[in-house]
Amino acid sequence: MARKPAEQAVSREDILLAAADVFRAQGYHGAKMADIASEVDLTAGSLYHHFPAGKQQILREVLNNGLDMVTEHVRKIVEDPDLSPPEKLKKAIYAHVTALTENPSVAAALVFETRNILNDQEGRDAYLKRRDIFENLYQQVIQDGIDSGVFKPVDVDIFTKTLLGAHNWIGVWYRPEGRLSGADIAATIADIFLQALLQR
Amino acid sequence: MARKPAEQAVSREDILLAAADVFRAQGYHGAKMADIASEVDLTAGSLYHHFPAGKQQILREVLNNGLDMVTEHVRKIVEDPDLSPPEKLKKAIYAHVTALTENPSVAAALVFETRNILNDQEGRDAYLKRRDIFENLYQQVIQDGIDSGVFKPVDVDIFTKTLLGAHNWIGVWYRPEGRLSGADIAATIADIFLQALLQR
DNA sequence: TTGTTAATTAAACTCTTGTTTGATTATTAA
DNA sequence: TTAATAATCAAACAAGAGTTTAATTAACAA
Repeated sequence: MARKPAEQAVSREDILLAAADVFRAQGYHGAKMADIASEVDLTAGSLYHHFPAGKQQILREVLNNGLDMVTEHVRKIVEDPDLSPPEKLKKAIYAHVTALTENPSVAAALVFETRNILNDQEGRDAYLKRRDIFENLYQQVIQDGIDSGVFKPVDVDIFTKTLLGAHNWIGVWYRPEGRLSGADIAATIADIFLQALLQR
Repeated sequence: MARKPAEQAVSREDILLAAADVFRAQGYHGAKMADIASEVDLTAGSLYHHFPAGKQQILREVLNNGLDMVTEHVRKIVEDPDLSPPEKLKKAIYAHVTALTENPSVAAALVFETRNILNDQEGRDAYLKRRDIFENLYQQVIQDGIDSGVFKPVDVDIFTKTLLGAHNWIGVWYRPEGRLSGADIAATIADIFLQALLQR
C-alpha cells in the first residue's frame, strides 16, 4: 500500500514530536531513521519526503522549534513593561521551567543534542544566534535589577549561566510520572535565585 | 615498525585522557577509534590491547574515573567532622567546581556522555550507583544543616538537583582560556546557594 | 644468547544505518 | 473521468567505523 487518506496523513509536526521522543530515549546517534519513522507508522525512506535533508534537518528543526518555544514563553514575561525585575525573574523562571517540564523530550534534546548541531554547517549559526538571544533575555533582567538597585551586584555572566544550568538540568532528571510538578520545581528554583539577588 | 621503547610506551591513563579530549571535541559517537588512537600515536587496533572490550570500555573508564575523581574531592570536605554545614557546603562547592574546571574534558564527558553508558548493560549499574553515592554527599550536608537549624527548610531533592545542574553545566560552557577562573565561578555559585539556605 | 611475553601495526572483515531510487497508490482539481 | 501531484513503500546502495587477525618488533628474564 502507499499513500494514506488525508485525515490520517502524517504531518511534519508529528514527525518532529516523534523524533524528539526517540532522541530522548536513544540519543541522536542511537536514533535510527527507521525508529523515528515507525513511531508515526512510516518507513525510513518516507521521511525524506518531508525532510529532504534527512536526519540532520530533523535535528535542526527539533532544536530550533524547541528553543523558539521556550524563548517565546520567557519573552512574553521579560518584555512586559508593568513588571519589576524581581517579578520578571520569578515569572520568567516559572514560565521557563514549566515549558520544559511540559515538553520533556524537547527539554532533553536541548541539553543532549545541541552538540550534534554544532558540527552542522547549515544549522550551527542559526542555532547559536537563537541561543544568544535567549540567554540575553535573562541577562537583561538581571542587569536591569542591578542597575536599579533592587538586585545586589553579581557577575551577570556567571549568575546567568548558573541559572540556566539549573534549568537545563531539569531536562536530564525530570520525569513526568514522578513526585514533582513543574510548579514545585519552579517555585524552589525561583526562591533560590531571588534570595541570592535581593539585598538584605 | 611495532613496539615502542619502554619510556615512550603509552599507558592506559594516557589513552583515557586522550579519549576524554576527543569525546569533548566530537562526542562519543563522533569520536572514531582512529581519532583516539592518533592522539597517542597509535592505530585503532592497538587500543584493543589495552581495552579488550573496545570503545564502550573506554567510555566506561573515562566516566567512572572522572566521577570518582570528583567524588573524592567532595568527600574529603563533607566527611571532615570539624566543619559546620555551611562551611562544608561552601568548601564542597569550591572543591567540586575547581575539579571540573581543571579537567574540562572530563567535566564535559560527565554531562554529555552519561547517556551513552546507560544503554550499556555492563557499565550502567556501576555508574548509576556511583552517581547516587555522589549526589548523596550533597543531600546529606543540606539535610544536616536543616536538621540543625542553620539552614532553612527546603526540598532537599530539588535543591540538590538545582545545585548539581549549576555545577554540571560548567562542563558545557567553561573554557580554560576564558576570562573566568574556577575560583571565580565557585565563589559566585557558593554565594548563590548559601544565601538561599541561610536564615535571615 | 635465547625464548617468552608485551606492544604495536596493517589490512581485512562485518555490520549497521543513512540515503537514494523507482514504482505504487491516494488525492484533488479541472 | 482523468491528468497531475503528493505521500508512501520496498529494496538496493554506499560508506563509515568498530572490531578481528596474523604478523612483527621490542623488552626482559633465565
